[in-house]
Amino acid sequence: MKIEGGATQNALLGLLTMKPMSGYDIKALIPQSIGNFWSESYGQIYPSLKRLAETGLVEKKTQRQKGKPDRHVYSLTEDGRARLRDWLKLPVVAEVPRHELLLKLFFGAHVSLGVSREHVTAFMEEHEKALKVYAAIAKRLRKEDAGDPQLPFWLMTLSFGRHRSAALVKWSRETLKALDELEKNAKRR
Amino acid sequence: MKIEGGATQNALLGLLTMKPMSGYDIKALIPQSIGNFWSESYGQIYPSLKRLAETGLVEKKTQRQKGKPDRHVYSLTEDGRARLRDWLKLPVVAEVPRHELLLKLFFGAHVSLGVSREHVTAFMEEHEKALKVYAAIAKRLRKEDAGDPQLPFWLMTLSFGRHRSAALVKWSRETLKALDELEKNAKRR
DNA sequence: GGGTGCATGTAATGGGTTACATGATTCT
DNA sequence: AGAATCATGTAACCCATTACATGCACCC
Repeated sequence: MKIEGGATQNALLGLLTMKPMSGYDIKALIPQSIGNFWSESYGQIYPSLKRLAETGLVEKKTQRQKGKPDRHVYSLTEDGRARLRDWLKLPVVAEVPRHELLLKLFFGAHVSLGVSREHVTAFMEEHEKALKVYAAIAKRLRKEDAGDPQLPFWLMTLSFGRHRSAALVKWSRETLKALDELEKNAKRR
Repeated sequence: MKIEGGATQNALLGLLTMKPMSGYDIKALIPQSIGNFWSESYGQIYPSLKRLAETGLVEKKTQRQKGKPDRHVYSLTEDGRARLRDWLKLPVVAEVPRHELLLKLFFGAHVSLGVSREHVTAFMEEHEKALKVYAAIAKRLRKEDAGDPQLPFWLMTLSFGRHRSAALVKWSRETLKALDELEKNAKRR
């Protein structure tokens, strides 16, 4: 059995397990849920929901509203739930690496050391901020969603972020030190 | 000043600082250089080289060969070098996160624990293997390229990989333990 | 009067992979 | 005999972002 539609459609199915939602709702929910490791734009969400409805994986209901445009609320069907489960079981497809910071650092010898230092510093600050965000989310989740059977999985993804960001902050510090050493050596002659 | 062409063209310019190369050469060199954090396909490389030549950032020379097709060897021009430096100075553009493993783990409650365990295990093994590869490359680099002014930068990118992979292996182990705990708790009732 | 939020959607554009097409040589 | 290596390139396709288009209501 082949599963077309790729990860985007399945991400939407996953989010719709939480509650029936419109495309607008979904977009708004992402930063509070899978936002740390996944993103979707309206340009993907609306057409994808349409396709999911056409293939019977979600059901569409229109709610009329006064003043505001109609809301198109989508809810998961049994077929949709089954499709999601099938997709979850498939092995994770390896992602092609593309890390612009490392590319620039790799060629860092062609510009001044200050350039690399700035890139690394910005990167470090990003991850320091991320660490704070993760801590805040974990705290909130443990309070608000205590007992939810999904909570352990959510905490695992948060833990991933913490491990990674902590390691990358450490790397950043070491790298900044190494850049300073290079500078000293360059001046010494 | 705007720089079009994006990261791909600049990655090619960067690689061409090492030596003049054909598209084929470049593709072959990637796994031994920037392969851990960057990838390019022929479908990108050949058209990009063409465009770089049209805009005067690289120079094309054709070497005829017997039996084999002509080699089109590209070398960096002064303009190309300047362009690369300009690009290196630009802030790193933040990449949109897309991490399929975490997406699947986030929705892990919808399938059996074994599914998540398998995904995490595969991920862990990937990074354990990566750690060995990084160590081997670092050793080789320190021997073969001792004294090269670019060496420190190359080691920094390798160090990045080591820090990250080590952290992710640690996370994997903890997560597998957490999954085991969940299993025990589920059985206890 | 103007920004922000609600709410939908499409079109243009960019960026990328994969498959296809070609063809001689060399290794197994 | 058949696979792998050398070597180039294009076309079809997929996926995704951004900008555009619409329009009311509410708040300052």
